[in-house]
Amino acid sequence: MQSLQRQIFGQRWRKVVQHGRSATAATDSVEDEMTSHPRFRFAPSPTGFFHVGGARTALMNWALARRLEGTFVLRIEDTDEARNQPEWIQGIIDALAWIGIDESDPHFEGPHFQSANAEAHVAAAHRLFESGAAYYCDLTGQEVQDRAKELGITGYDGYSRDRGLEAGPGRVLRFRVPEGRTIVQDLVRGDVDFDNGTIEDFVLLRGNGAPMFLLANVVDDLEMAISHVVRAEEHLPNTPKQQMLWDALGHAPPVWAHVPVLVNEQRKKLSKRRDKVALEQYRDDGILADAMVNYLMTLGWTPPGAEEAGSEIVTWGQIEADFALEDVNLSPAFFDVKKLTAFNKQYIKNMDPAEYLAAASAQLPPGWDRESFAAIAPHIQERLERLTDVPGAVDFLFWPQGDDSDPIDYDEASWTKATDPEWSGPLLSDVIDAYDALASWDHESLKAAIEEVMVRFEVKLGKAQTLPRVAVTGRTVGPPLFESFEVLGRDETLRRLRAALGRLGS
RNA sequence: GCCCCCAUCGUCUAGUGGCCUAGGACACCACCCUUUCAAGGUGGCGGCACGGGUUCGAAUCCCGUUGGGGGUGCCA
Repeated sequence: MQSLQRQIFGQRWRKVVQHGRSATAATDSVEDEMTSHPRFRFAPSPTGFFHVGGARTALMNWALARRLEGTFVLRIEDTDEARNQPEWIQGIIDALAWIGIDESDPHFEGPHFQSANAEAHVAAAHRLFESGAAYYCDLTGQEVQDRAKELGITGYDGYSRDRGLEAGPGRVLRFRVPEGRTIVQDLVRGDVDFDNGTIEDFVLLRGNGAPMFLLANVVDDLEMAISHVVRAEEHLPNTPKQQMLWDALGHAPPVWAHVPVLVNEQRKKLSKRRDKVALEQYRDDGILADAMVNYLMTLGWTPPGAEEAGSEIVTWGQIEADFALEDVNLSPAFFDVKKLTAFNKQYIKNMDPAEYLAAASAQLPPGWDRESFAAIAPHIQERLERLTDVPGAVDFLFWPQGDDSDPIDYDEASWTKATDPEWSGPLLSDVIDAYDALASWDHESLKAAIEEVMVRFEVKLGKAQTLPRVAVTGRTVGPPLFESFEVLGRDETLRRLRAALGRLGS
C-alpha cells in the first residue's frame, strides 16, 4: 500500500510536507482496499459531440487506471432529459475507442447509465431528508429570484430551512448546508478551503422528483466505489457540495483531482458553439489518434525525459508509465491546432510503411489507381501534415489523360513563376526531345536527361525542373519530380510537356 | 457582485532558494544540405506580470496589486 501510494501521490507527498500542508492530505481520504484497487471514472453527458477536453480527462483516468491495475468506469450521465440525445452515446464510445480506450480491455468497465440508477438517487435523497440533512422547499425559481432581489442578496437564502415542509408536488428537496468550512483535498491543487456560508442550500431533487446532477453524481460514485475523481477544473466549485453530500451520506469522499480546462486563443474555455472541439472532426480531418493522444496528454504535462530527448513525442506506454496528476500544470492550456498538426506530421512520418500506405490509400477517391499511388506514396509520407492532404498531393497523377482530355489545370501563379525566364521555353523544348529519345523511363534516367540539358543552359537543377514540374503537375511544389514522371508514364508526361510548350508559344 | 483557481518566451512547458547568463518543444526567421516542397543539420528571435517583504542569495517562500480563468441553474 505504501508503494502504491507513492505511485499515485509521488512527488506531491513531498511537496505537501515541504509546503507545510497537511502531510496526510492526499492519503487519509481513501480507504485502504480502495487504494489497492483504485477505481477511476469518466462521466460524460451525451449532449453533443465528444469534446477534446473530455478526451483529455478520459485519457488521464485511463492511464492511471491501467498503471495502477485499477478500473476505468465509463458512466453516461444521461439525467438531463431535455438535452440528451441517444445518438451521442455511441459517439462517446466510438470516440473513446478511437483514442485507445477500449471496451474490451480488462481495465474498462461500463458503460453504466446514470438514468438506470434513478431509484437509488431518490432513495439517497429520502435518507438525507429523514436524517434532517435536507428539507423541502416550495419556492419556485422565480420566487427565489424575487426574494433575493428584495433582500439584496444573490441566490437562495434558506427560506424553507425550518418550515418543516413535507414532500409534495412542485416542492424541491434542498441540502441543508452545515455551518463551518469544507476543505477539499485535491491532488492537483492541494487543499482548497471553502466557507460553507458562501454555499447556498442547493437542490437535490427537482419539483418533479427527479434527481439533480450533484446528487446523482455522488450517489453513483459511492455505489460504484469510485476512489478517484479526476475531472476538469470547472467542477471544482461543485466539489465542496459533493463532499458534504458524501459526509452526510456517511462516507469518506474520494480522492479529488481537478485538472485545468482547455481554452481557445481568446483564453476562454473551449466551447462546442465557438470552437472546433469534436474529436470526430479531427479524426475526419486526418489527425492520427496517436498524435491526438500524445498532444492531449502533453498539454499541461511534460513527460520526464522529454527535455533530454529534445522531443515531446512519446509513446502511450511511456505516458502510462509516467503520467502523474501532481505533475500537471495548474493553468488553463491553449489547445493549439498548429502544434497538434506538428505532432501529426511527425506521427505520419514515423508510421510503419504498410500501415501508412493503407491509411493514405483510404483517403483516395474511388477512381484513382491504387497501384500508381503505391508507387508515389513513400515519397509524400514525410510531406503530409494530415492524412487528408493525400489527394491534393498526388492529384496530377490522376487527371484525365490522353489527347481528348481537358487542358491542364495550371496554377496561374506557378505558371507565371515558371515561365518568366527567357530560357525556359527553349529548355522545355530540349527536355522534350531528350525525353522522347530516352531508352528507359525511370527516374534516374529522367533526372540525368534533364541534367544534361541544364548544363547547356547554365542553370541549376532546381531551376531547370520548375517549368517541367508546372507543365506536368500544374504547380511549383509537389513530390519529387522524376519519380512522379516515372509513375505518370512516358506518354502522358510527354503529352503534358508538349501541351505546355504549345501554351508557351501561343 | 460573491466564491474559487491560476500567473515563466507568441503557444505548451522545465524549474520546488544558490546548478538560471532561465532549459526544451511548437511557431517564426536565417544559413547549410537539396530535385521544388518537405525532411535533416546549425544558428537566431523571444519570457520569470508589477510592487513590497523574508534571505548572504528568489523565477522559486510570504503579502499586496494587476491580469486571466472557472463557478455562481429545479444543466451536467
